[in-house]
Amino acid sequence: MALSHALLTSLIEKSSSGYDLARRFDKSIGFFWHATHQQIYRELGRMEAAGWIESAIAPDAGKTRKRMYRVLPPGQAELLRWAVEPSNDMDMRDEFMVRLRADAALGSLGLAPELERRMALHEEKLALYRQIEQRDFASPELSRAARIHHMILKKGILYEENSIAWAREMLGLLLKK
Amino acid sequence: MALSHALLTSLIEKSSSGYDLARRFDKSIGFFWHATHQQIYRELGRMEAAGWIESAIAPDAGKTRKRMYRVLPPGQAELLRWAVEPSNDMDMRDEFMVRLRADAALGSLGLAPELERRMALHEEKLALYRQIEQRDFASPELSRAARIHHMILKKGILYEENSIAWAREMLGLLLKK
DNA sequence: AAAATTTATGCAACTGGTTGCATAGAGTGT
DNA sequence: ACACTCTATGCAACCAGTTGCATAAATTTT
Repeated sequence: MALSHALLTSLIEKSSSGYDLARRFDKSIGFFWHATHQQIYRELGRMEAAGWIESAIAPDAGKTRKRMYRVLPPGQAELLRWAVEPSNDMDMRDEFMVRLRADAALGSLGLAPELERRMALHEEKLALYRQIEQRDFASPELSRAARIHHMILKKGILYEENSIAWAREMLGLLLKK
Repeated sequence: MALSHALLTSLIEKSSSGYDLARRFDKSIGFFWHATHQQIYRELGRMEAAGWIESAIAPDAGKTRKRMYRVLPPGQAELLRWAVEPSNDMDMRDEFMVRLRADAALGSLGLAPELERRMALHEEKLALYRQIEQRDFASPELSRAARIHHMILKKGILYEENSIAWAREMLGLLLKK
């Protein structure tokens, strides 16, 4: 499973609470590995039981239950072990492709508006990614870590550009005649 | 859930046995919606219980248990109903991006060989897709259904081209210095 | 003729992911 | 003071997906 390893990576970058992890996931790693807060809390519990991480009441907890998690040496060792394993290929699950094929089999179903909606979402994401790129990676002198983060972001940018170009062509086909 | 709808689409295109569906999935729809034989048999069972499909002993079954499934009107109605719903965005789960980020956090872990392996897989898939494109979509006069199938394939082609270009740049960064 | 592979189906157990609900303090607006 | 939203955590039930195993006929290889 990769969720635990994604969380370890995130926690090595910066010790955090479950809530903060969930929010950071929505941005960085979450582009390539989505997780709900429920999954994250459960996984943190398992990882603590396994001795990979430890938690303490957060310094800024006040009267809340906020806990701060940090990675222990066995957690770092586990991440190192896992990182060089052969990785599963990316899943490619796109419901819309199934819908398109249904449209091909059953006759025109009016999928154009839905395609336009998705195109708009891709445009939005692309704009967001480019904004992050400007903000974080504009400097010509970047550390190795920053250059890797930049490449991960670029993968997202390429994907969105790709999706928009494809959607434009597909839309032409759906609207024709 | 989309698996049942992917199966309905596939069965509308051509009535088949579970086994044949599993093999066809590995090719066409499976590029965007993978499923194991186990999932497929279980889902066919559910769909038959729901009255969406019916099955009979296959004409070429001999002494085997081979069954042929075909879509019933309620199944087609369900597919029509589902096809125009707003669709979930594609999941983007790529373990390798998590590994890269671990490499950025922990220092160079030697991910280059793994990246090369993945690049080779993308090259293979691209070659396969292009071969299918030549075989099935070379004609300038294609039906609406064929043009949609072509666009779905093109999405795969774009994705693979994309992945290869990105991997080449990433490899440069991993190998540098 | 025996062995191995491919075709064809399915059960059972498990793990991962989603959804709905619940709690409760902190901060903001009216 | 009251309502509302945001921060922060978690239980329980459910659904989807994976893995290991098992069966058995048909076909191909040795």
